[in-house]
Amino acid sequence: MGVFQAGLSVMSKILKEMDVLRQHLAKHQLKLTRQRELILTAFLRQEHVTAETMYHQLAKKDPHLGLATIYRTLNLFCEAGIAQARHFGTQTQYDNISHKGHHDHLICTGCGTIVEFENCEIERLQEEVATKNGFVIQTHRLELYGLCAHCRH
Amino acid sequence: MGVFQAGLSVMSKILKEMDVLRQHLAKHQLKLTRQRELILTAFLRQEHVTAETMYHQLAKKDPHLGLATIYRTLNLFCEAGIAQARHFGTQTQYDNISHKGHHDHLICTGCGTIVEFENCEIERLQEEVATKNGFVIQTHRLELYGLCAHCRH
DNA sequence: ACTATCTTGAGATAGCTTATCAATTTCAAC
DNA sequence: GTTGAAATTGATAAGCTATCTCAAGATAGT
Repeated sequence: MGVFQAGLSVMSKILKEMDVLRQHLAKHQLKLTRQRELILTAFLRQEHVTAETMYHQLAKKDPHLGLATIYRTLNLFCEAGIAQARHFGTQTQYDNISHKGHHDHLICTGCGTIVEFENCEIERLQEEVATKNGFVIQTHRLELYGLCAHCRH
Repeated sequence: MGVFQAGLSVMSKILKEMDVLRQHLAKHQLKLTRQRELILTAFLRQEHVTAETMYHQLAKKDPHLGLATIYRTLNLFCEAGIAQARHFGTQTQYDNISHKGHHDHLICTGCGTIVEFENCEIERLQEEVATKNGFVIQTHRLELYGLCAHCRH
């Protein structure tokens, strides 16, 4: 049952975000293509990916899908509010923020494990700091680096 | 008087951090060179720089100072705990964390202005989140992106 | 179906950072 | 102060990620 429900939830999530994408495309006189649909459905099944990763993942489904198209499309998702880019090391990670809203990261410097979290109180304090400085926040990035329980032995 | 005191404080800061660097070098069998001294003193006078920026700044003092040396040295400072690298857009910013401890950033997406801030309450909540997930924080990064008062018109 | 417009794919290109290596400099031991 | 092993530098090549170019192809409104 859990699996069945999860399947349904993933499917409805895809339908919902496909609609978000469609609206964004319509508003900007852009077009819905086979590639954009393909990349969106694959993207929504994961928490965070790099363009390179998706390139290899999707090579099976469409061997001719170009890397440039993936970059272009992931950047498009950012503009549509479906994804969020995050510079991590030398690469750019694209985070899936569509279904769970914005989330922050707790990253283990030992094994690279990434734990996601949300904290309303922190978000509220961020707004406070921004207001105090005359800013209106559009987005933010919070990453905590440390050692997880396992890597501390 | 203010200027005189600021001058003294910058000087003592440089002496102090030079000592931190010396200790790090000794511990790792590295050597103190003219270039490392030069780059450190220039680095400590600023909040955050890119390697390219320092390259141009220091060209006046030493026209033969190579860009690679600046990258190598700034990375060395990171290992010594004097600097902290931050990937911003396509470039890497090196932040001066030696004299004021860790600080976070409020960045205007309109004009690029960077305002620094510290907020103990946020830091405390970060510790809380980490502990809850079995992590021990080593460092963190918090960046708030938005529009400053001026760019909102 | 037609057509203007957008998109794609493949490779070239750009931009930032690191690797290479011979020549030079540092520093501890003499 | 010399000496010599080891680290560092400078100049440039190479590596990587991301974007640009443009002819060929796909999309969507009419």
